[in-house]
Amino acid sequence: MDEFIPIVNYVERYIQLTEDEKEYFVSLLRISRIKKKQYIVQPEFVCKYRSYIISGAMRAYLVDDKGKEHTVVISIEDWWISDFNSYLNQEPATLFVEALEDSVIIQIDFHSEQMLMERIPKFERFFRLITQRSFAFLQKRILSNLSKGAEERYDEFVSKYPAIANRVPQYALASYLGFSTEFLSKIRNRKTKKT
Amino acid sequence: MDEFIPIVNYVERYIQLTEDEKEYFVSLLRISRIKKKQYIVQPEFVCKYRSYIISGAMRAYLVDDKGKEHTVVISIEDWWISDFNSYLNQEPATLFVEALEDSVIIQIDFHSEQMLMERIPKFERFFRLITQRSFAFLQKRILSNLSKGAEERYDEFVSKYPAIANRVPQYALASYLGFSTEFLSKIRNRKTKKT
DNA sequence: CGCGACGTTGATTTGCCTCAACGATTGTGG
DNA sequence: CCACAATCGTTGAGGCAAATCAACGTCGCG
Repeated sequence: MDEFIPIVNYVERYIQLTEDEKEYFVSLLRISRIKKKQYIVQPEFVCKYRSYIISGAMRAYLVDDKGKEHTVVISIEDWWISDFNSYLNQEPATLFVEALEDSVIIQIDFHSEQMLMERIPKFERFFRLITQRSFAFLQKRILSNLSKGAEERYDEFVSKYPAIANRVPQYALASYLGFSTEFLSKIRNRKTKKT
Repeated sequence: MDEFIPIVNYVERYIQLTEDEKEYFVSLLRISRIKKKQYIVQPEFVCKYRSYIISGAMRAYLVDDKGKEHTVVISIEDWWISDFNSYLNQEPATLFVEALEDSVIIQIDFHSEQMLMERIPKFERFFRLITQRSFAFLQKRILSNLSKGAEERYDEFVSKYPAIANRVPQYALASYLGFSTEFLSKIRNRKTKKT
């Protein structure tokens, strides 16, 4: 079960587990290999899984009435991805979740997650802690969107996540930061001239 | 202890409590009366409390480098407010939290919250659930900001929270929705003409 | 090799901001 | 309780950041 080592390590950053607990936890997981451009969540269908990325990159995005895409999350190894609104409330998704690269993910389904928390209450704590982190993250993003211009938001992103910035397609990044791909292209152009 | 009834009811929407548990919970709380325009959190100081509003209205906002205000949260009775980044990590705040009306709030401090979860693990679940809700809420807000124009966002807000829209000052609402007070004024003007 | 997806570049447009000046409302001290 | 100041909201003119549109380059894949 070598493939589960990363996720067990991840969990142990937040809570301590006995060998038995690890075993039970791992027994609820499943591994899935996703090809680039493949979807793991689509609107209308209930999102069954919370997914932890072992390798690869994925994004979750909304398509609005005019057909424009808006990226909510971009995730790479050691991060989670899902349509959490759909997952947590077990209601139809509104987002697409798509692989940006060939990816390997570990999934837990909603029902197993409930059982896990029943049986090992420490996991209640685990999910609380990671949700708090995500919440804090989103709040910072909202503030950044409200208080900063496009170029400044781009700079901030590049300095915080240089790995992601150079790895994902430009339309994904632009639609995450909240502007058009053309504009992102112009920003980048401006920068290379400056140096 | 009549004043604590609303918050106990709130908690019981998520978890069941025995009388003893309620008593212990309530023993950790304190009531505070805040005058309009008074702050309960200021930048640089660590945010000590999570606050539940019994009556009144409050907002949390950031002041950027140009001196502009950006409202992160507007809360009224039966909602929470805090600088959660500061509270959860017990680090210096970046936000102001200010009363928009004379308000009565119930507060729990960070340390008590930890003790509460130790002693009554059900509260671990409670805080997980409310954090999940907040998370889902923020994600929707990000999507709304990305995919909708100013007027549409305003309409959405008014139809979802008519009570709040007509109750808070316009600069609070505008800076929450992400545009200028002047522009909000123009939007409203346009509407009254249409009808 | 050729086609489709992705990125670039420039011209034009637009949604919203900024600035400024003016009403309206609130609250406060005399 | 009134007068006047401060705060809050309104209106219009002009400006700018970023969108849109269109056309063209380029890369990777079947």
